Formats: sequence, structure tokens, C-alpha cells
Amino acid sequence: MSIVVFTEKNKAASQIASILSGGHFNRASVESIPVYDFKMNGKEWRIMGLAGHIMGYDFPEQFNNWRECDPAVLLDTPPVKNVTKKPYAAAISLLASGAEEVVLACDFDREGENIGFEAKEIAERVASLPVKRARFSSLSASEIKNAFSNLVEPDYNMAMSAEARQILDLKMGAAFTRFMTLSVREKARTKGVISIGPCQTPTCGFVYEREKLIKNFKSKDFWKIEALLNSKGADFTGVHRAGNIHEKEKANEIFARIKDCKTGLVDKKSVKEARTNPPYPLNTTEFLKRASKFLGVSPEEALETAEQLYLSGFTSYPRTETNKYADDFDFKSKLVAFSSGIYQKYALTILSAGEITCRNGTKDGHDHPPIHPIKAASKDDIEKGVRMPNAWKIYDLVVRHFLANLMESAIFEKTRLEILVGGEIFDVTGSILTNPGWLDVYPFETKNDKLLPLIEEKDEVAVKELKNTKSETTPPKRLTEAELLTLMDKHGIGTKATAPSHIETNKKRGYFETKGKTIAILDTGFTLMDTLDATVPILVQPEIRARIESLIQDVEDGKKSLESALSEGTTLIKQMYSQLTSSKDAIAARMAGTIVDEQVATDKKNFVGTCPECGRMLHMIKTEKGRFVGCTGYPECKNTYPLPKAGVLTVLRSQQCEKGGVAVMKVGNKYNWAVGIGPCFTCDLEKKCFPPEIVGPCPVCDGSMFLITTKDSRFLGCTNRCGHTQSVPKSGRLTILDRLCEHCGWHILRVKEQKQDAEEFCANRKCSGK
DNA sequence: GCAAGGTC
Repeated sequence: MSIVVFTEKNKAASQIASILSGGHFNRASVESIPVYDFKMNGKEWRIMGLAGHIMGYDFPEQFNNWRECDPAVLLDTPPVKNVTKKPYAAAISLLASGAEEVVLACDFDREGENIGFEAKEIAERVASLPVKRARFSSLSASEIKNAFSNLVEPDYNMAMSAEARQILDLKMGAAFTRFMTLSVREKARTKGVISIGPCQTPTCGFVYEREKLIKNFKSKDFWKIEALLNSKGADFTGVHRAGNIHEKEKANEIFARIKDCKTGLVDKKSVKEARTNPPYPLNTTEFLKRASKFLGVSPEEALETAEQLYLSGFTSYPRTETNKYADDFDFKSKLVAFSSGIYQKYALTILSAGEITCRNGTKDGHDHPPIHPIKAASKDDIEKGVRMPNAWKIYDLVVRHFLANLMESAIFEKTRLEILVGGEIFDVTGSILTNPGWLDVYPFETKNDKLLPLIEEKDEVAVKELKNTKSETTPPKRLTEAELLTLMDKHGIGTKATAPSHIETNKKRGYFETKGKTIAILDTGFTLMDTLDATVPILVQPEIRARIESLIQDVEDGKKSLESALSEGTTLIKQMYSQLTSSKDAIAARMAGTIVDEQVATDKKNFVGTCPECGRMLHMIKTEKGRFVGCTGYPECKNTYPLPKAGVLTVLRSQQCEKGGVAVMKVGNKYNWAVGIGPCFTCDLEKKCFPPEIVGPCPVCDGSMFLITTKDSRFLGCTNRCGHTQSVPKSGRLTILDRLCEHCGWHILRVKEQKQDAEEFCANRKCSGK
């Protein structure tokens, strides 16, 4: 008879076997699953790793046909639990039948307790035997030994709280998803699924809320008074103390008082030292945010890459909440490993400083240490070991973060000047990085110097120019994936390991997409959120997760039984469900309009926009007589719009017509056409919608030079049509950069010829810098 | 075919 131990995963099983046996154990195989055997205190021990959950809930067979089952019925149907990983169940039965005792040694959290109970349930089917629990927060030798010499009772409440989560999530997800999918299919031909869930929906909700802010944003004018100052031959800029001034009269009044001033007086000067501390050690959430922000790698891909790096032994386990190192963490041997190769400089800096100090965070999930490198590797090693496109970049981030955490703070010297110009205060700031510290190893966060000439109080400075410039407030920016992860983390949506998958689900469903690092909501997602927001608002908000969380917390705390939590949760879901279904027709019609009809989807080029009459898709129709825009809902919807007779038509999907045209198209290379309105050149808003791409001031008149592209040529012309032109390179892809030439102030051009490196130069052929 | 949570 033996003592049988189940852990959450194989890695933990082998680790624990090694610790308890002092390294003297045998690796056996039961149903082709690794089992670690050894003897301790005269007893046989057998340790096996599970693979996370090995059981899962589903509805009974007869409820699985969507068409034949009213989704509402699911709310009153208890799901059943089945084994999803048969070999593990078989191995558990075999081990249990020869056991005198079972010890559950899964991770010390809700899901871990639940996974342990899955093994317990299977074991108890074949044998009646005592089941104990080993609780440990890390796989360190002392904790493991301590846990196994102080076994406790399994925590039934904790396991049942995870049970409640599983059942409520499934009921809600299945009922809502089926309802929405089936309702929409009555109105639009689609095989796609419109899914709703307690994590994915509020995740999309964050993106939707931001989109609304952007859509409803009304820009306001403001004025800013700036002074171009000069001292000892160096220019610098001061900003009037009033900052952004929202009343035009006030700005004009101030400006009138000072506009002829030629000198200013340094009234106050202060120099302060500012420190920027190194980042905390990496936990999963922080890692995913940084991979997205610094490397542009999606959370999903970053987690998968980190998993591969971990399995190949380059970095530590990537799923952890902890951002502090244990007291006995061995920094030294790792630093020694990095003291040759490309990180040498930094490793030696840390080692030579004497005592190694890390800057610890405050989160401790009692699970795994922060993500850190396990061994030093070259780019070549990584690329050979892990065949994923961003493996090296991710490894490099982990190493640099690890080193940065152990380095000194960065120190800046910040100078503030108050300069009086005509009695008005102008603020000037400058900063110099005096000691880069950790920033040296961390190129992802660049902090540029802002240099000032050496000036003292009571010095006089020259005023070269005073400007009173009008600007507009800009709408909020789209969320980045990093910001979305922050919001999810803050509101408890998903866990460290599942957050990327909820983002991925939303992308897969066509609710939003990523454009570079930012997230843009798509029609289907926006309409779904808008509909839910109007019918079941709680669903779009993080509150839905919080409600379920509080129910299951009560189960864990023993304040509620599993049964009463399930019944309360089901009541909540039923309320939401009836709110949703009460306006079924309206919802389905709105949603159907956003579904790209499969016929249209195969012919994406012809898809124009949404029909304002019925909400379905508009598409281009070509007949022998000509071409026009029609509705895919024809003959039910007879809405049409004319199109110009000649020219290649391209839908400008990024452009919106300010006057309510359904879409904007480019006609050949000639002009733009707003569908439902007509050619854009007849519209007084043309310049606003298609502002010329200005590269600099016209050297002849007071106009501006802008890029003119025709069918067979391109050149710079003047917005005043004064006749002045300049040439630009005729071939290659041309981009006007935001950066300005330091000699003449025109924009820099980038030209990229095929198979050649891009070249950058000043747009001004007559620039003094050449 | 539906959710979210483990891990491979």
C-alpha cells in the first residue's frame, strides 16, 4: 500500500518528489502518465501530476441541439460533470486502488483546490480511503517539507466555490450565446456565433466605452502663449503660466500686453534632483503589458512565447501573480552567468556594487517567483531552442527587466525657471539625466534630456519670438492592449493566465481588432455592446463578474452553501435573460445589420457600409446599364445611391463623411465621392475631411507647400496656387514624417524603394542644410 | 457550435 500524491501539473510532481526523496526517486509510467516513486519513513510514495482540470461541465446530451432547445431551458438545467481527460482518470483509479492514503497537493488557490477534488472524486469511486491536503505557496524545499509534515483536511468550501463559478459561467454563456446567435440567424445568413460571457463581454465593454467617448467628443478651442527665448546663443521655449487658455479674449489681452517685449528677466530658478526607480519584478500581467507596449507583441502571443521559453529552460514559469522575490532568491549565480555576453556590462555593474538589492513589489500570490531568466543564452541559442518569431525579443525583455530591477535608480537634474516677460510669468523646464542607473539596461523607456543654457537668477534673456497659437483639444485615444489588460486586472476580469484569451475571443468573434498596438472596435462589437447596454447594462460592465465573484466568495467563506449560491446566481442570470429577450426583434434586427452577409463577405471589395434604412449591408452593384450602390436586403429594402460613371472605385474605409454620406470612395486618382451626397469637391468640408499633406511654408507667397499626387506624377504645390512647385522622388513609397528639418523647418520625407533601405531627407530641395 | 479556468 502506498501514499498517493496528486499535483496540479507534472513539473510540480517531479519537483516535490525530488525534495521529499532527497533526489532518490524512480520515474514510472501509469497509463503513459509520469509517476514518481520513492520510499520515505518506511512508506511507499507515488506522486503524479495532473494537467489542470481533468473534468468539465456540460449540458446533458439532449440539450445540445441548439435548434431544438429553447436557450431559456438551459437556465433550469443543471449541467453534468464529465471526465475530459480519460488517461488521467484511469491513472488516478489505478493509483488509488493500491493506496492507503491520498494527498492533494495542487496549487493553493480556488482552482487548485477544485482540481484536487476532481482527483479525490475519481479516487473515491474505487477505494474508500483518507484524503489529505498539502498546502504550500512555493516549491521551495522548506515549504514543501513543512506542508507534507503538517497535512490538513481538504477545503470543501473552497473547492465548491470554483464549482459554482463553473456552473454559473456555463449557464450564462450558453444561454445568452445561443439566444443571440439564433435570433440573429433569423435575420441574416451567417454561420458565425455571437457569443456573450461574463469575462469576454465586459472586456469588450471597456473598448466600447472608450469608443463612445471618442465618438461623442466635442473638441474645444484653446490658446497657448509661448515665448522663444535665447541666452548665450542657445534657444529654449517658455510657456505662459496660464497654460491652455480657453477664452480667446483673455489670450488676446495677455498677448497684446507683451507682444512687443524683446527681453525677459529670470525671476526664479530652482534645481532639484529627481529619481526614477527601477520597475518591480515581472508578474504575468505586468509582463504581458510590457510585451505589448514595448515590443508590440500581443498578450496571447507573449504568453505562448514565454511558455515555450519556460519549457526550453530559458526563463521561469510565466504564470504568476507575484512581483516580489523570496528572501533566499539566488541572484548571484544568475548574474555570474550573465557576466559574459551582451549583458556583461550590467551584470558586472550589479555584482561590483557589493550587496545585491532588488526593488520588490507588494503582490504575493504565494505561487511562483516573478518571471526571471533561468539561464544566460545568446540570440542564436534562443532562436534554435524556441521556434517562435518573437522569442528573442521576449527573452531579451525578461533579462533586461530582471537586471534593471537590481540596478540603481536613475537620477535626473530638473531645472525650473520663471521668466518675466512684460510682467507675465513664463515657465521653462529642463532636465539632464545625471545617472542613468537602470535606464542603461532598459532601452524600452527612453527619457530624453531637455537641455537649457546655463542661466542664473536676475539674468536677462532675449525674446526672439512670441506666439499666441490656437489649438483644439483632442479626443481620447483608443485603448492599447496594455491598457485593456490593466483595466481587466483592476476589475478582476479573468485571471493572470486567461486575460489574453478573453481578448483573443473578442477578436475571433469579430468584435474588435488590433491596429498596431491599439484596439479598434468593429461594427458587430459596437452594436452588440450598444444593444446590451440598452437592455442589460450590467453585462457590459465589470459589475457582472463582480456579482458572480461575490457569490462564490461567500461559498468559499462558508457563508453560503453551493446550492444557495447556484440558485441566487441562476436567479440573477434569469433576470438578465428576460431583460434581453423582451426586445428580441429589435435586437436581432440591429445585430443582423452588422453581420457581413456571407455573399458579401466573399466579395469584400464591394462592401460599402451600413444601410441607414434597414441596418443591413450596402454593396456595389454593376449591371450592363451602369453601377450603383444597393442594399443586400433587396428586395425587402430598395434603398439605392448613384455612383460616378467612370473611374476605378475604392472605398476609403478610414474616412467618414461629415455630412452623413454612408461611405467615402476614391474615384480613380482624381477625387473623392461621398455615397449619398456626391463628389467631395463640391462640399465646403472637403478641406476638413481631406486636409492637404503640408510639408512646409511656400517660399514665394504666404501659402503652404503640399503633396499633389496625380495619376502619373507627384510633386509639391502651393495651397494658394501661386505657381511655385518643387519636385519629389518619383518612385518608391513616400511618407511625410512628423519630424521637422532642423535647418529649414520643413517636414522630413521617407522614401522606400522596393528591396532597399528607406531613405529620409528634408522635403525642401533648396534646404540650407544640404 | 456555447463560458472560463486549469495546463501540454
